[in-house]
Amino acid sequence: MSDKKLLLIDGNSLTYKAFFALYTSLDRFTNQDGLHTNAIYGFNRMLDDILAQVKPTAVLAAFDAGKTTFRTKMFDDYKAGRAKMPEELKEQFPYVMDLLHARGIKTYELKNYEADDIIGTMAKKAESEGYQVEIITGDRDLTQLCSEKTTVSVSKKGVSDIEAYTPKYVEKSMGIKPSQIIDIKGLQGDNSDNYPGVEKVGPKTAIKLIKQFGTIENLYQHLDEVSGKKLKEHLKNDQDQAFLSKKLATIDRNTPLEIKLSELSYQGANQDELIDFYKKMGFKSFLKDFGSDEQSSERKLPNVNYTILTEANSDDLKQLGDNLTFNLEMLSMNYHNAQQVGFVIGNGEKWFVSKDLNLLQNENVKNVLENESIKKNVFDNKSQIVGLHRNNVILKGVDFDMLLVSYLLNTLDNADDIGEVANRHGYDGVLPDQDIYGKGKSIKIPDDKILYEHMTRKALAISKLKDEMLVDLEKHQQTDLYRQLELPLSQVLSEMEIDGITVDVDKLEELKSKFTERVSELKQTIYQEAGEEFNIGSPKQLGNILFEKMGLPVLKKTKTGYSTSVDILEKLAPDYPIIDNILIYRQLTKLISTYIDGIKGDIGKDKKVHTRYLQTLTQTGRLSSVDPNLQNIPVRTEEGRKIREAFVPSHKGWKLFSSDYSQIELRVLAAISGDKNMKEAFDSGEDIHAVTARRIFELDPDEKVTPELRRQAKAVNFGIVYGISSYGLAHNTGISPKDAQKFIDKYFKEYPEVKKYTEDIVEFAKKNGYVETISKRRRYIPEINSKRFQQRQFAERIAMNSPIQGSAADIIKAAMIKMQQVLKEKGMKARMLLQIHDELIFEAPEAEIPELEKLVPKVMDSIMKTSPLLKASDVNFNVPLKVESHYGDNWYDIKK
DNA sequence: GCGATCACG
DNA sequence: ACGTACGTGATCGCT
Repeated sequence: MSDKKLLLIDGNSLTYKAFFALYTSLDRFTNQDGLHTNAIYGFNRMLDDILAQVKPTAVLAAFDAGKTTFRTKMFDDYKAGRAKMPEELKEQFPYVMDLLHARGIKTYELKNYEADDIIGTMAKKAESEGYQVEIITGDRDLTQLCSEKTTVSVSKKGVSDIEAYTPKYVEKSMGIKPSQIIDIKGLQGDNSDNYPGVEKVGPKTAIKLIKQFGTIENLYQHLDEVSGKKLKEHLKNDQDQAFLSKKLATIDRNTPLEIKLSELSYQGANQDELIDFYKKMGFKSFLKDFGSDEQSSERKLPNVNYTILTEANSDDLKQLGDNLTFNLEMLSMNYHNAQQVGFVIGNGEKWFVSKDLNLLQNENVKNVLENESIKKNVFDNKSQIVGLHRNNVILKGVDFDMLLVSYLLNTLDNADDIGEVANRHGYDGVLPDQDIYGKGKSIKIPDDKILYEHMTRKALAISKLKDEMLVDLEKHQQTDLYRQLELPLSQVLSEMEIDGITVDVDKLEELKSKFTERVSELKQTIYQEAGEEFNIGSPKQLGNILFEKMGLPVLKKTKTGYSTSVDILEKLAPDYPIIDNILIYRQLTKLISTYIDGIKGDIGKDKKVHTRYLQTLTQTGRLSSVDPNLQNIPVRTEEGRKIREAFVPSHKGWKLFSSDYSQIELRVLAAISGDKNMKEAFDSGEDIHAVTARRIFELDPDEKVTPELRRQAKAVNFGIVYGISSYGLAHNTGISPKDAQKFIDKYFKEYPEVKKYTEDIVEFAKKNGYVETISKRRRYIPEINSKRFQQRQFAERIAMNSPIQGSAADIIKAAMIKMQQVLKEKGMKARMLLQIHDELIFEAPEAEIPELEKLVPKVMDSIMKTSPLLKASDVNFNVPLKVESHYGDNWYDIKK
């Protein structure tokens, strides 16, 4: 076999394929100049795969030259009626060519010809000169070129999903020779190229006929031998079209190419040019693929000097001044139990490092860390407080938390890694932890020198970025939000996490055995009803049993198969007894695995769970809770709610106490929209959903609001908060989209300023690219100006919802800070343990309950007036906040 | 590692 | 003409 190998690339069709394969990510793929890059990116990925597989000695990429070709001369409507190429794709073609050139690949286009013809001609030449030829395309038309020496690879759906056509493959899959593909196309025509073929002849008939007669020419010579009267008639009528279509389908293999095979030899990419190109396109992942030596030799990490801290030299810490950077190095994310590797402390010039955690007990070290008036810069204050608390050090005087500031500047910069965050702020002097420690099972601490340098560089990054990030914060008018809310909150959260909440394991076990017993009964019943045993927890197997074996009607499908989600199954429940059992089975296994076994795994020796509140994750400003998540403990069903019995006070004679804001989000909406009617409803203290029902259903004053009407009004209220759409409301409430639209229209008529708010906030977002809460917390919404309808709609809902959800988050955060302060001032024993978005949970001695019942609601409902930050807001918040409180011996008993 | 499902506000 | 409500986390099965 020859060692000369020519790769021919169908540039047009592959660019098309790449564009649509990554179409859903269109808006994420833009470079710094606003150029869309999804097709360029996808094309390059394909190129990587192809070059690695084929290992060609020569390469050519062919492109179409323009709209008119010799085919349009033969047939006016050739490719007419084709959807216009999207502008976002068109703009990428010149860059795809640049990319090819940088990769050392020639591109070629020829007037009056299509890329296919260039490829066909070049393949023929190459074959005659003893080349092995490989064609890569997104277009099946080219398969006619495959031969003993030429393989045609057609890229299918994705970027790497390829089907290789050889003569054998064509024979096997279609039963014909490659040269007969044009005859097939002549008979069946081609919709996308807009030529007709013979009426009523599709792929099946065409293949049958060509198998029988070999070619179109021969077919028409023996037309009387064709079986089927109708078919014969159609063939006769469309004879001219059939011959024309065959001609159109035939690739011209003798085009006047001005380019020679000898010019196509492939030597690999021009590295510098390619790196520049990747940078211009913002292709970080491809830059990385250049291999670590490329990257690290290119990226000059700063030289750092450090001193290894000892008892003997610890006195020198006193000379560092009062603006220090500190970092306690940990190996994993959960700082409650992470292995601590060492720590670094310094002032931006002089650095001390240590692997010896005992040195944290050293008087000089401790004095610095616990001294409030020595300012400290850190990355993730909460993790540092908790980590040091494990070493009996109380960290004080933190001034700059790089993670918090980064999050406030842009919620998307939420990485938990100094290197990554520094990178996003334009500083590349430190590598991500993963590059130093590795990941997964192979995680390990490197040699001292590498470790110490890395630790020092991390601290250096923090101290280098401090000033400019604080300036940016000020530009956003977010300094108060940072200093008065988020930074103090990180302290409060650390205290709540360190306290933890006590879990009664025996109670969990008791529930588990109850649930398990019912589960095994249900399992047997379900198997009987299904007539066989299967894994009920597998949506795939369950779908097969229900919808194929038992023949239940399919109401909805997912990407991967049948949907078996609750709302779908509930619709089927009345007719099939198996459904109810499956739903109960699901519920109970969920309770066991997530809330019993799951929580059990998080309980420590102190019989407590210590969640971590993620303060820099959500896009709205809410907290989230992990390891375990204590913000989604079941409550809606009685059985699930029983889980709450296992959450108990940590001392005998203590109680759990809870206060929650009632309808805080709607109150926020009333305040920021300034809607008179909605405010009035809250001022009067009436039930907001009932008031809304009265209004949108035009009830008489003496008419009663039925539970059904209230339920519907409540759904509309929710919908408004979520950024309403009639389809969404209809889907969620079971009413028709038409009725939903009517309700929304009426709602906006009754609450006109709410309507105005939704319009204004979307306009604000379009103009500025972000929205803000009452405390100037910001969420960027780049998709708001997307050309894609669906994305834009989603962005508009986000624009409406985020200021509402986010302002509610601001309010409860302020209340938490105040609450913790008040408890301390009063010297109370009560401890704030949990926050669940609109609710705070405490534990306290029974004797303190009466005081809490007054104190907590007072702090929470007056927070708009007592918090300097909230008071300073542009929004005049003249809507009352309402708080309800309960207490009990465990979390379950905290209810009316 | 990802999609489906289901737990919460 | 498009096809959803907003914000989260944990577990499971499957590739």
